[in-house]
Amino acid sequence: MDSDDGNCFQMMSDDQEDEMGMEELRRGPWTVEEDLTLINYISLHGEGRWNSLARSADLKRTGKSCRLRWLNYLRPDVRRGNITLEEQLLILELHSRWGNRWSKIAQYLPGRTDNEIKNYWRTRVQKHAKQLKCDVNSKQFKDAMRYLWMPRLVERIQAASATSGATAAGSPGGSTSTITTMTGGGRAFDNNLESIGSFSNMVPENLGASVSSPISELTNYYHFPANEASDPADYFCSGQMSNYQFEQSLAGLSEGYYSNYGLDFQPMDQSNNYQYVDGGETSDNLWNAENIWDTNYDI
DNA sequence: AATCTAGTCAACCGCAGATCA
DNA sequence: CTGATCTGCGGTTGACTAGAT
Repeated sequence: MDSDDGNCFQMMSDDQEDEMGMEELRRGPWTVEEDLTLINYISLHGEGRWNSLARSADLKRTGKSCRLRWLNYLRPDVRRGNITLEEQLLILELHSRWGNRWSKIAQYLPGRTDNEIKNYWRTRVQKHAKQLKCDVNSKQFKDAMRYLWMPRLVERIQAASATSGATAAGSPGGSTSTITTMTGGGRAFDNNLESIGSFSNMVPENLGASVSSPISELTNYYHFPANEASDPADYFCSGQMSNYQFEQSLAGLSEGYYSNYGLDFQPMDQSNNYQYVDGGETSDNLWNAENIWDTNYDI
């Protein structure tokens, strides 16, 4: 970091002045020296009590700033690198359930911080809502996410799993696409998922005892029939599925899987059931977004 | 080569709830 | 009980970078 120290000393907000007094505090990017100071102090004294920690460690930072730096960057179990397909799927799933509860969502993605997930959502997901000209919180967008993007993600996860199937034997859930991306201090994603109690509690009995992870169950659920069009958009649009079948499919999604998992997804209402297949303006906007189905498309 | 634009992400801000004195 | 302080959360900002023009 070559940040100008002069620029890093700024007036604090009332909140910060209350916390730290009127002495000058550093802001902006952390230097290597500051990082080392914080790491060393925490290794000796542990984390918590951030304001007194900042003072005791002689860091001219607010307690908040120290906490944030530690939790989002310096913590040894922070995992860096691209969000994997499985993680993307889990984020979409959990966000549909909990909304912008980033810290809660982050609890289910070991090594990922709420900040990272929030950034992912804002930069990737909201971008595509914008492209589709719909609000990210609209039912239209949520349905597109749930019935189009998530199945697509599952396909890609399964494809990745198939290409490395030999080495995947015995891997929980058969999801192996994370393996190559999880280096450094990263822990095995699937194994972590297995340790998540609340998720295992959600696993319905009728899915059998072989269930190993929520991801594998998600992928199993979203899997489209092999003899149908490989692309879920094609599947719905190709005419191979009648409006009635489509309606039943969506009803099945709402009443089957999600109710089994104790999730509170609402079934689509009658008027919306057909919006993706009736050739209307809305469906054009959604289906014609070709890049969404590009194999390299990463939401 | 210079400039513009969009994407990414670390860091800050304000607020609310929890905890402490 | 009450006010002060601390902690954690979600929203937002701005620096930096890569790609496009």
